[in-house]
Amino acid sequence: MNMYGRSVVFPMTASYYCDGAWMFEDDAAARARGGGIGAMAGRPSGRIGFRTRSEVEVMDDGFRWRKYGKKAVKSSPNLRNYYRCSAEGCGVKKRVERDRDDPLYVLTTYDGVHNHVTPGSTSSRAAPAYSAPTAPAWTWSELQNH
DNA sequence: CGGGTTTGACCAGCGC
DNA sequence: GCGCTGGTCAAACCCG
Repeated sequence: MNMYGRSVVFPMTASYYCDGAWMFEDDAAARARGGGIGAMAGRPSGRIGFRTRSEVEVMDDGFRWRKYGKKAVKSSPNLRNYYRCSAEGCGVKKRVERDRDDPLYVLTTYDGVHNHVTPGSTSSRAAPAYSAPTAPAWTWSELQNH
């Protein structure tokens, strides 16, 4: 629960993209397909973007992210933040920026696949979805626990 | 003291 | 060939 009275950063309607193409799908529909977004995250390409309605750009997905840069892109008045997985040998990158048209939406793009386990996922976090290098790092339902 | 964040500068790729 | 844009690095700083 945050100061906005909403316990979660994720909306009922989720949009994401894979392999460069944005897709829009209802969260319920995504989960109904089985695995939801997580299934998409398991793709070899490892490029998945999320567009979520949240006030905070940083969402704890179980990994430790180290910010390594920020940039103001021409196409958007907002700043784009660049994060990298703090784990050594894990070259997963994360790009976070606010939507140009809807500032209360946050575009999060994951680039790469984690090759390690989520730190401290067994304690405060229920059921880490991570099991294999090509498996999704987390599940959609887990994200909703925020 | 360690790790993470910050910020500007640098570099590479692409388009014109 | 030049300019622009986006992406990354690295040193300094701040916080826990």
